[in-house]
Amino acid sequence: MKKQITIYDIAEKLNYSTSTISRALRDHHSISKKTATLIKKEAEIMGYRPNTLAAGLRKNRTKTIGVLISRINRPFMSSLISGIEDQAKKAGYTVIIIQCNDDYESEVRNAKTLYDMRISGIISSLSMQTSDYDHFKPFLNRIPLVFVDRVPECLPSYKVIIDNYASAYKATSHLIDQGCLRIAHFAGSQLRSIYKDRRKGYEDALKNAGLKVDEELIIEMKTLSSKEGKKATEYLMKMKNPPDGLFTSNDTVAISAIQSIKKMGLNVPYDLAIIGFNNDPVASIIEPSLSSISHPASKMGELSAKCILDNFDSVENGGQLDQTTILDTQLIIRKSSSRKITIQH
Amino acid sequence: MKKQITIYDIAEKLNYSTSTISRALRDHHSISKKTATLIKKEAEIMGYRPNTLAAGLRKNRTKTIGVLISRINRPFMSSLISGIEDQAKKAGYTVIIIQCNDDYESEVRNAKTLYDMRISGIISSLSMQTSDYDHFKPFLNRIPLVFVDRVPECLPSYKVIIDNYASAYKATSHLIDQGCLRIAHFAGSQLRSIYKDRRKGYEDALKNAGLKVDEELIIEMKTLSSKEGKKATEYLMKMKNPPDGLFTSNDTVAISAIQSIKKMGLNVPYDLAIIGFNNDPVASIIEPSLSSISHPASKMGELSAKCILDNFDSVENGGQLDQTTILDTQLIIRKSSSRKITIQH
DNA sequence: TATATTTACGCAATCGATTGTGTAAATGTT
DNA sequence: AACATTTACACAATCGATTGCGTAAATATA
Repeated sequence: MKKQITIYDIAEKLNYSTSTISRALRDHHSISKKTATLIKKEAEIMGYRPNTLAAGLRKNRTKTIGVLISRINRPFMSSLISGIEDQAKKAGYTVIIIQCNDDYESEVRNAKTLYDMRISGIISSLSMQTSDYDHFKPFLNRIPLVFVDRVPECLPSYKVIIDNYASAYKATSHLIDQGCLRIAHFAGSQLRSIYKDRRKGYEDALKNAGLKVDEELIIEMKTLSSKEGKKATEYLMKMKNPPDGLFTSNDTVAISAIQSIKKMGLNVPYDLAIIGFNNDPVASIIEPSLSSISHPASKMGELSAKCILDNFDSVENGGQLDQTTILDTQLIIRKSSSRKITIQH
Repeated sequence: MKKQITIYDIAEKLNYSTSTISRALRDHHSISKKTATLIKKEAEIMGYRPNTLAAGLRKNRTKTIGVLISRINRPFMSSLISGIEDQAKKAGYTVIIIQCNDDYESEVRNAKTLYDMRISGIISSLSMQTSDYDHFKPFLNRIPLVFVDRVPECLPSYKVIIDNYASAYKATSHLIDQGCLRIAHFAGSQLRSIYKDRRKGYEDALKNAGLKVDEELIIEMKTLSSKEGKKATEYLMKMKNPPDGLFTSNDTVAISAIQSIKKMGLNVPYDLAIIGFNNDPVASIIEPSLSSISHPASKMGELSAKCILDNFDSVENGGQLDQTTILDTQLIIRKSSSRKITIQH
């Protein structure tokens, strides 16, 4: 293995001390321009590359932001990450992504890994079933901790979410507008406030419209996967008194609902009007196209990263982050819920 | 900021030397079971967490695998990463994902970042336009370097690819079987062998079937995005003598082709039979469902990771990795290319 | 001219874990 | 019983970069 060039090698070659080399490379004011230029040039020639481990160890910060999420293969997560990366890059920070496949044990393990790596800040979106937040405690009062979308209910930290309640209310009201009288709901784990809020918004919209909430029409799902969506749709439509509308907590299950309905020889939106959540790209590809709620995912990522970047010092000095930013969403109406009028797409 | 517990703290508390603590924590044989248990218990109680920076600096290996790819938001990439993570986790390695958005400059920058972090191995899939591989040279003879899918043509490294030529040949032959006589092709950057091979397979399939290769029907795209797909499809179908078949280098452009054709009031597969590449989940959602070529993406990830894990020592001792593993693909026939018979899905 | 300030750089400790070498006691072998 | 081996642990150097403090010269200020 080839030897790695260190500042010691440069120091020896140029007859300077390592402190001068170190300072020259990061433009410390006490090094003259001339010397700095000379040193940088030589470093380049010798193929010097800083050892971030050594620097991190000494400085106790790594210029690294850890992102701990359930899965990267969701359009929402991809956009979120893009937003984070944009901001991080500007500040010279590296983003490390670790997914835990919506598994609590994995989340705990990965949180430890990130801690052990001495990341400078952490952004997380909780797994479906996480109900204990001890694994995040070591970060408190040490580095900025931000939660996005799937946030805990009590841990003192910065939180970026969308207005789930209002979104669900909007979506459900839209279905009511379209003439739906028995509206079903595919809910997510009620451990996660986003899904609880969506359910609440749905229920309140029904109540305020004078419709009654039928528990039979609310199906709570573990993972909100296609499989679950298919099963639930078939179950619903085989009821004596099947629903005529459906509001789902994500697009994945909404898509599988559309496919199931079609396979059953029924019509969307006339037999079942459907609206999803997230506005995944596939929403405009399926037929009929899927109405949905769109997130400002990338913006959420940007805000999260900005918060991290702005609060290193504050947290280090004992400051507590405890604030929630709530962003608006948009109701995207497509064919799957349009009984009355024909709209865009 | 709370103080971090180090092995020094444990050593002091238990009246052992740091070497004993260090060895006890990693079950070194020269520490008695009794002492080791005692130390581990105390470490747990004190909330000790190893500092990977310090260990990495000293040992010059970080138990970290870097993944440098264009984008994570592609189904293929997600599966690839899952495969990598599965293997890495088993070996106690952490996976760091960095995306460069198909941008060469970004790829260079991120390669440096990974190098500076002293990762133990690197898995990469090249950006579209990368034509110079100098940024990978620092890894040669230092840590295992593996390329997947979009691999360079000459850099000595381990490579995991699919048989692109055969896949394209299969896909094109299938279109010919379906009665297509003028088959178009959406090609990717010819800098990438995967796209070059796909084009070659397409051309040879035509030739061997006695059809002539019409350069006008081959459209090379920069990013293989929906936008490009739409534009190209419209261009093709407005020709005096439009094609009746289309083989695309990815599913994204195939999907946009289907959408464009439909919007033009034409029929898939009868006016244009289409087959894509990658077998993205959306292929079975769009209507008509999209025929495609399926990759063993997850398996490719596993193989890549295994290669990394198996070759740390070999590379460190000057060994060169220079081997290519070629995996088979599957032709998935759906409606977008089925003129004669009705098939699955 | 005497003093203050700035410029330019070196010395040496430090971050936390690892590990080769050394030592003393305990145990095993013949 | 004499020697070899194993067990159990400590000492101190090491990985590479950073940084507080110190010093000497150059420049500015009074």
